[in-house]
Amino acid sequence: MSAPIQSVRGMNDILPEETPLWQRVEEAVRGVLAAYGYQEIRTPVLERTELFARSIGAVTDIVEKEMYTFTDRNGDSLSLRPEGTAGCVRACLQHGLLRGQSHRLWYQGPMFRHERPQKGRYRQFHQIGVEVFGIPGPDVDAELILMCARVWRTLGLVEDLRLEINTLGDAEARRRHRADLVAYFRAHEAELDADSRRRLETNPLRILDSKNPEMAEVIAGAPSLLDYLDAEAKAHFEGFRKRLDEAGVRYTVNPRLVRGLDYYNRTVFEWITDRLGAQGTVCAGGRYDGLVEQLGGRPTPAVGFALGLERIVALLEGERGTAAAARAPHAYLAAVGEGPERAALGLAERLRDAVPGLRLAANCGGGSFKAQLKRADRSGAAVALILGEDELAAGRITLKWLREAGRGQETLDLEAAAAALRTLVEAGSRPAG
RNA sequence: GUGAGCGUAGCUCAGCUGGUAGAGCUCCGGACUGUGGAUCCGGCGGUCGUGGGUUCGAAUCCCAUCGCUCACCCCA
Repeated sequence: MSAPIQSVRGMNDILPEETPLWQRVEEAVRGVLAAYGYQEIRTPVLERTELFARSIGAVTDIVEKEMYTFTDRNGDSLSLRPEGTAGCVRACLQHGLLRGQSHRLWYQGPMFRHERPQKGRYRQFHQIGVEVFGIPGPDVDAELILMCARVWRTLGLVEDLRLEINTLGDAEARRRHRADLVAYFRAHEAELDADSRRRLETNPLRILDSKNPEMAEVIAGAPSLLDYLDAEAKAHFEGFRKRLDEAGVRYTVNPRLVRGLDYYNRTVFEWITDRLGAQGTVCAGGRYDGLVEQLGGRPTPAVGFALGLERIVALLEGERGTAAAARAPHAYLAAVGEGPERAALGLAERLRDAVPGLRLAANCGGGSFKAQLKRADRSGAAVALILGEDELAAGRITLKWLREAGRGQETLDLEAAAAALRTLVEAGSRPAG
C-alpha cells in the first residue's frame, strides 16, 4: 500500500458525528431568515481576483497574502472567495437586481483564506452571510441585530454572546479622523509596540484594537472617531441605538471596534464570545454604503453580516449528542434468515411509503441475530423491527422497544406496526419543550 | 509570516533514569442454535510521523524534516 493522501492543511473534514450539529445550526439560521423574508442567493466560490482587490481593499492582509489566487488556463487571475459580500454584490449588479429595488439576501458556503490555522480559524471555513441592498435607514441595521438575536435564542446561545456596536461614520469623517489618528500615534511612536508601528502604515484603526495592555494608555488618549461624525451619521447611529433599546437588545458601544475590510461605513457590530479562546467573534457585520458604487453600480445603500459556522458549532459542541439523537433513525429493521433477508428491503419500502417522515435503517450485510440487534442499538433507533422466519411466515413483524424500560416487544401485522411507527414519528417531530 | 507545545493501534492514552510495544473504547466471534445496552473470554489491528545520528541495543537521547495544536498577526 502506498501512503494515504492527507487533506490540505487547514481544510477540515466534517465527519458524520459532527454533521448533525451543523445541520441544526444551518436549519436554525435558515428558519430565522425565512421568518424575516430573506431570500437565498448562490454564487460561485471562484471569482476574478480583481473583484476582491476592489472591494475588500488592495492593501488588506486578506488580499495581500491570504487569498488562494492562481492563473487559470486563459491567463486570468482567479481567487477562491475569502468572503461572500463581494460576490454577492457582483451577482446583483450583473443581473440588474439593484436597479431601484431593495433586496434582502442571504447565502451560505465555504470561504478560503490562507492563514495559519488555529482554534476557530481554518483555511476553508463556512459562513452564512446576509446582505440587504437599497435600504438606507438604521431600521434595517437594527433588524439584522434582532435577527441574530433570534438565532441565538433558537440555538440557546444567548448567555454566551455579547453584542458590541460602533459607528465608523462616513468617508469624509473617516478620512479626517484617520489623518489625526496617524498624527497622534506618530507623536507617540516611542510608546507603540512593533506591531502597531507597522499598522501605522497599513491599518492605523487597528492600533485601537491592540491586545497589548502596555498600549492601553496611548490608545486611551487617541482621537475618537465619535468626535468626527457629521450630523447625519450621528443621527443614523442614534436611530440604530434607539431601535435596539426599544427592542430590549443589550449591547455595549465599543468606540475601538473596527473592521478588517475597507468597505464598511457607519454601523458596525460584532457578536463576541469568551468561550473560544482567541477567535471570539462569532458574527460580525456592518453597513457598506459605498461598495456597490465602488464595484461599478449606482450608489446603493447596503448592510450585512456574516456568521462563522465553525465557531458557532464549537460553542454548541456539548450538544453533539442530542443533535445526533435527533437525527437517529426511528427504527432499525433486522432480518435474520435467507427468506427474511430477501423480503426485508421490500418491507422497508412499504413501511416508508406508509409512514411519512419515517427514518428507517434496514440491516444490510447479514449478521447473526445478536449482531443485528446490536447494530440496531448502536444506530440510536427507538425500536428494532424484527423479521425472522416466524414473522415472515405469519405476515407479521416484531416491534421491540429499545429505549423504554418495560415496554418490551410485540408482534403485529403490518398495519398495526405502521400505526405504531406513525405515532413514534409524530412524537419525535413535535417541537421540544 | 513569528513563537511555544505535542506526534505510540481507527479513537483516547500508558510505556519510570535507553534493554527492540501495552490498556481501554470501537469492530468481529464465543459463553447465551431468535433478542441489543451489563459481565467474562478470544480475535482483528502498530516498520512507535518520517529520515539520519549516538549506542552492543532507541518509542525513549541528539539533529533535521513533515504534520497537528495553541498563541501572536489577521479575522467570521
